[in-house]
Amino acid sequence: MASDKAKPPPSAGRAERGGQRPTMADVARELGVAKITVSRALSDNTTVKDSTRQRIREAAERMGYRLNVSARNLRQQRTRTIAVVIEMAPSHDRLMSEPYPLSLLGGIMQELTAAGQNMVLTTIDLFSEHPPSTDGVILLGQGVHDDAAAAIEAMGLPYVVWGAAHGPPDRVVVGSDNRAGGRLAAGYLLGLGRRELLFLGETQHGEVDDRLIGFEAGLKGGDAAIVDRIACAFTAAAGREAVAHLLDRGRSFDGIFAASDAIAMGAIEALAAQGLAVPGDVSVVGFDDSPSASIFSPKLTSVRQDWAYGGALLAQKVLDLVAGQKVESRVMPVDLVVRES
Amino acid sequence: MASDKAKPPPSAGRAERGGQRPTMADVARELGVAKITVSRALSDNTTVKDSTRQRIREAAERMGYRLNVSARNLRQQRTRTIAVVIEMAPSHDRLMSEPYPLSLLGGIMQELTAAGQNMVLTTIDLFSEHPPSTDGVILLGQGVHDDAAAAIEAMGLPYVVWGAAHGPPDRVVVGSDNRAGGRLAAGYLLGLGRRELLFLGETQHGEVDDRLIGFEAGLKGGDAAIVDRIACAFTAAAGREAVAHLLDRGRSFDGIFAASDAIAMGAIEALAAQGLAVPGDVSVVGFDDSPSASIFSPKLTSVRQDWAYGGALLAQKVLDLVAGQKVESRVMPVDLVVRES
DNA sequence: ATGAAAGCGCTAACAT
DNA sequence: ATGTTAGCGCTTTCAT
Repeated sequence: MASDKAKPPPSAGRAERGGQRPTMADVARELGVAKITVSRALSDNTTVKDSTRQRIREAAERMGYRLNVSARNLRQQRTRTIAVVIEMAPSHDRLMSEPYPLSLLGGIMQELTAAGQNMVLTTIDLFSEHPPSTDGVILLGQGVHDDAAAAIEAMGLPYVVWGAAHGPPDRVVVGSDNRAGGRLAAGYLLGLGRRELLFLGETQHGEVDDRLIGFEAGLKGGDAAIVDRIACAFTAAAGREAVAHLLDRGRSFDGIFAASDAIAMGAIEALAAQGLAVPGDVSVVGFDDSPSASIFSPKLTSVRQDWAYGGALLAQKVLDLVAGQKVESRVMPVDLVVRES
Repeated sequence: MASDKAKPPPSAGRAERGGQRPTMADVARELGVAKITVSRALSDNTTVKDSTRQRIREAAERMGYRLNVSARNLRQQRTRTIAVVIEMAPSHDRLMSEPYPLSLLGGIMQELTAAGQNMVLTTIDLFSEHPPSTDGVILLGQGVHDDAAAAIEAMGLPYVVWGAAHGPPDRVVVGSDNRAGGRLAAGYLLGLGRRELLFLGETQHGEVDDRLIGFEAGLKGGDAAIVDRIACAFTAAAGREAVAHLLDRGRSFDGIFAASDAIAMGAIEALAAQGLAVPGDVSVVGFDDSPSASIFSPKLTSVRQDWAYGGALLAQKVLDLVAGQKVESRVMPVDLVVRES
């Protein structure tokens, strides 16, 4: 016999136990059935007589019954929830816009939703301090020096990472072929006859490092050289500042490979401010093919990666891990979108 | 890399009960204390002797103990989690980009994080079918004809809505002053001497309807008129199509008020395709002051709303509701950002 | 400062 | 087709 310790309700069928929400036990008592029957009736998946299911449904509705998800999660030892951990800057408007675009999140969400999984969006700090109840984790970016990945690893949950495969070999990583992207950028600038090249990006990020490595590899054997590598955040402001600073110091270059479109746009603005034209005087290649790349003037030439598909892969893989299956890392192809810059 | 717990050897003290994760009971047994003492030690908030706390911490760490959040949630009858329900189109790349920008989500997240609350991001369908365990709901957009709000209401959780205050008076709504935005657009176009105006937007959305109402009110008494109102989704493609269609039919107008910047950009592209210049032949006002508004060429004149602050308000209010406090709706001011269009 | 008992609301496992 | 029992892992309440 379960709970019979609550005071009898004042009156209304809805307010069973002193204003609390009714539980399955309340619904069961109301109808004189066992609460397991209520459970079965409300979750379809077992044999309950149709008329019984009908009565129970109706009573639950009338009494305002709602499933207690926490109780179910505890009992079933799973939550149908995946955490997506993002890096979030303190400032409001920088959330996720750099470096990981929305479409990555969109791909994840699409896939999780299709699998009936919920998604809790969180930061590393919050995740560590107030862990939500989740079955697995998708980490977007392993952070500078892998610190984020290490923090997640310590939680002991199945997880996958978006980024570069620079960590332990058994870690599941999904990411674009950033080296190939760098090579594409190099080939493009070489083909235009550019000779003095600039690289803009923070190579402490594994992905950016790979882009530079590929860029250097793609230049090998040609007669062009990288005249400068500037560590630079993923923002237009950082790109603008970096290029303005170089121009002030009299540095000359005729080609730029930027680690993001935002950086590229900032760079172009700084060039324009000094009377330098793109692509007349300098050619610029960005990365990501973000929506603004085709809106900007000049339209940006950029290395495109398939964010949405990447997100879908991340979701699939983490769910496979949760299900106890073996899962492998995956490098996705990129391509070059040639526009005006 | 967290030193010793990545690959737990089967034999190590970690695997208490047949490979399962250890529970508080396991840790307690290991030390010969009561599990409640473990609970207290790990959550600081009660009087536990420092040396005891030390021992327990150490043993928990060594055994790889992790709190079972579902169990805690069930016992405490709260989840420290708020659901954010968005409208998501089936297509990958449309997630949240329209009509609600990321900064709204950013503001929500900022505020929830500061309050130690997790955020589960979901769609109405998923939320209804697989309800996550949450204490409250933030609904972004009440949907056409209030259907989304109705669905959430039925869940019986505290909730707040971003949008227009067109529903029941006791519903808590946070939103921009869309009518004021419409009036600003009207005043701007009137001031430029525009006389034949076009409105682009789907007025089944309460917010868009308010924009049109304000627009009409702002034109009252002037000698300009709205020559057409076109229902139009929140996308550039829809704006382009709408305007192209009108031009094909020989419609003439010299001013456009679009319900979003994306629509405005599409409209301008359609105008340009027919040799019409902005702002030479037609003036255009957008809505949202989205990031691309200042990147687009011509730079878009647009009605700005403070998304981030709106998000923060939504979060505060839903948390207040969860805490049982009385909460009121809020209309936020907008302003006009005059640029080139 | 620590412990024993109880129970949050649900469902798996085993009857009937 | 329905019921009984047990227990998920934790924290509240009331002792000691």
